[in-house]
Amino acid sequence: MERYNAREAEPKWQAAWDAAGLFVARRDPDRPKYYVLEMFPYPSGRIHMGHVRNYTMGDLVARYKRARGFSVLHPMGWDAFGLPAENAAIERGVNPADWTYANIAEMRAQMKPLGFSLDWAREFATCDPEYYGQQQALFLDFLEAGFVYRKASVVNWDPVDMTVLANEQVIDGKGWRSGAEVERRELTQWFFRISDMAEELLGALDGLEAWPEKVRLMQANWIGKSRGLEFSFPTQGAPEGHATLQMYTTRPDTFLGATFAAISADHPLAKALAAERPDVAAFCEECRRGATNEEALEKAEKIGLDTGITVTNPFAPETPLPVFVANFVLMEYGTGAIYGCPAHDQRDLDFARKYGLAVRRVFVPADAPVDAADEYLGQEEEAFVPPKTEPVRYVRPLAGGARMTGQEAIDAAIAKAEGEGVGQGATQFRLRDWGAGRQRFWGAPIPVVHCPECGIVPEKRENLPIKLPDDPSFDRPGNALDWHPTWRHVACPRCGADALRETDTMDTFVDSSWYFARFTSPRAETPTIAEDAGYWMNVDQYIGGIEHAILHLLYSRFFARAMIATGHLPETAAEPFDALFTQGMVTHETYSTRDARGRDVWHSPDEVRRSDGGAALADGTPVAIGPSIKMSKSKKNVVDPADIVDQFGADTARWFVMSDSPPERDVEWTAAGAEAAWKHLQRVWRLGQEALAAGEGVAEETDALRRATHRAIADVTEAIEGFAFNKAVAALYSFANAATKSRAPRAERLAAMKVMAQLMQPMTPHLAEELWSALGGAGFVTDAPWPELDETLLVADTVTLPIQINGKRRADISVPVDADRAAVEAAVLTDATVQKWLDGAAPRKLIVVPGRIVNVVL
RNA sequence: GCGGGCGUGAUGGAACUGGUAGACAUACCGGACUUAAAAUCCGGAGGCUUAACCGCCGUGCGGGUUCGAGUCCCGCCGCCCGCACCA
Repeated sequence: MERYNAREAEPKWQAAWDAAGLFVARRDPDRPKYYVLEMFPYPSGRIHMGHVRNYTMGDLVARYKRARGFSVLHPMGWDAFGLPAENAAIERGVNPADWTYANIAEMRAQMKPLGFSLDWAREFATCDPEYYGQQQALFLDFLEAGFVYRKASVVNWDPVDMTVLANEQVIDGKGWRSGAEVERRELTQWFFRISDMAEELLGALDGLEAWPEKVRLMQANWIGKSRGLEFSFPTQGAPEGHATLQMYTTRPDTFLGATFAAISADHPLAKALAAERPDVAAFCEECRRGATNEEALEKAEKIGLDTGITVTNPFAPETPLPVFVANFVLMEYGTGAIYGCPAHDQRDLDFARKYGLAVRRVFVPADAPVDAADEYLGQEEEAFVPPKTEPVRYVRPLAGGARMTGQEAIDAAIAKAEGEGVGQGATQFRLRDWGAGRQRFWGAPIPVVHCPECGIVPEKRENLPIKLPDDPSFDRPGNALDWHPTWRHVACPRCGADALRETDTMDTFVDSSWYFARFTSPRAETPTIAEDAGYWMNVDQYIGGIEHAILHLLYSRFFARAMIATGHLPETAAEPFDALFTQGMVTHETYSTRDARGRDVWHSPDEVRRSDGGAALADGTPVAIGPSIKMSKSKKNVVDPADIVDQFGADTARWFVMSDSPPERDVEWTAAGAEAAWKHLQRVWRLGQEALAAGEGVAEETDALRRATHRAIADVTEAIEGFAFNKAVAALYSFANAATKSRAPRAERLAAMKVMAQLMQPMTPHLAEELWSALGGAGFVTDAPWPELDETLLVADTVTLPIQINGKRRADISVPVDADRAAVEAAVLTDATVQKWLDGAAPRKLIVVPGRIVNVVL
């Protein structure tokens, strides 16, 4: 019997599908449409197993939906702008465009042999001028509609390389290339007004029922709506223009526990003080050292400088509060000024103890002894942060009674502050505006011109795309667009005077915030075409990594709304992704040895021979086996999909990444697992051959094989619909086991194997096609409708009920499926094991859950 | 630090809405076939105890709710992801 030869079959079927145009997406008014999209890749140069897993899932869905009669759009493109290309340019002197397009060609060549049912005619890269030119048009529309503006904001600045650093490029507060201490520096930048949409973006999350709950929760927390009090306290000793200090708090019920105030180093008052006082200036400088990311700020030691200024709390005027400049207050949130309530906030408590400030209690736990209500907290005690929903005992309420929930106390405090004209209830969002510009070469140029006469002038539409120059030079630090001899020098589009082009390029998140819309009409002369966007949008199923749960998805939701407002998308596309699935990573064991200095040296899986108890290099050196973690170059625990395709074929890789682990969880790649997948595919092929060679067979086995077939149809269908591809694989294993045992007549076995080909088609399309054709199936199995389920073949006559005695399973009985409660009870009571346990007594209770379980309580 | 998630045999995992824990697979053990090996086919198996049945224990740890908890509640522990200029 001939083996299944993937190396021959796979390219053959790929060519045949291509020639038949099976995957070309067409608007078809007679069929429901289905748009399945996987997050498009960054063209790093090689595809990895994570890509294979992601695109196999999408392909499985696309193929299944086609079989179900949908007109399917399943496109692919490249998220092609970004830092790595620029780094390659700096390190190796290559042109970012050449580097990127070479990578794309390489990755496309690795992707095609996997047999994904993609409409390659729609392919584009975000660095194609045809794409980013349309993005520039969108930018101009957004500018006109007021979605874009400029303001000053803080960046990580490398003083040696004279460049802005990404957070990723800041290692322990130092620039990754220069090693210089990073500064925070203020630049005027482009922003998208996403915070204006905070309420809408938050509220609409409720409608996203086919999104993972955790993603919705993460987005909601990111948007961070809070209700609080905005108020101002009069100051003493502050410079002119700062007679009051504006503050915001989410816990106004702790007003009377305030013992200090703190402002950000970027606060106008801090800046005014710094101008006069060297100590304040020096301290503000110190606060600006280190990275800008929230994690570093939160983890950094809390430091402050007493300015000598005080503010008066109108509800406790007898003790003015000292005002500190502090490194943990963010200018971006609230008003950049807070008051500290050390008794009820651990961070404030640490700060108060460090600087010898009073710690005044406002409330105690509801069940605390009365003497715990001392005014001051003991040195050993931790801050008491109560839940908002449970009542606590207020020993120093601003308003309201002694026993309130936090929320009641907050509401009472806001009412009182408003009544006395001290402050105003206010809603705040944590969400900040989206910094849209980057001081980098390899991105879409922002299409505006700075004119000395007219100021900021949008480019003329007919000049789009504003292309990047193809001769950049990276021999000096900073943005290559700034140093280009001619590129930025243009005439003002409005007055014609000598003017300068904007050299900031767009954040790469902009590129990925609308590519899904562009796929509906990728060659159009406008960003979208109403007919196409109207037909294909929304994305019915979006699949990608959890790491994009917040930013990419939130920005895309914003963009969709802005595109509706500027006429580029239909009203119905405000939420562009109907369903979202976040898949887990592909992991692998790590292998390491130690060098002479005791440092780890990592080894790739193909350098290592794995045996029962351990692993060793080819020369016999033993290798330490580390935990299975995400495949990464630095740990060398990478398996190249191309090698797997060479060795076993695409179907083996596809089958393996769909098996075992649930799609949302990590899957561990193992050589043994890959081999097992390959063996199973061979077995399925063999089953087909055996069915073809089968003789008359045993007629009595017909029913059992039919039942197994329809059980498989039911289970695989349900598993695919529920995104439980590992269970679909398990159901197909079971079906193969049943088919192996079956001695049914030839015609029955052939029919069963045809269903096998249909059910396997979404996962292993090449094998399925080869099998289908060998069995004499008509046309392509890829083009065949999904098998029909006969539900009558799923029902059994009898059911086995487990019997528990006091909640522990002791026996089981077999009863007819339609047995009523009395019949079940009678059967239970006559069961030998039950009688043994009852020992002549009657049960205290008999719980019968029809069709599921019986519990006898003694 | 803040936000989110996960934890089940040797291993990946299954278990519908609180109802037989361990489906399916890997690795392992035994058998058939073979001069032999590979491949293939058949069978076994959570742990302890036992000749076998029986029994006891068992879903990260400690409590709780329930006739019944992997699943629900409270408190811990460990690991992973995100934190706004990586994509």
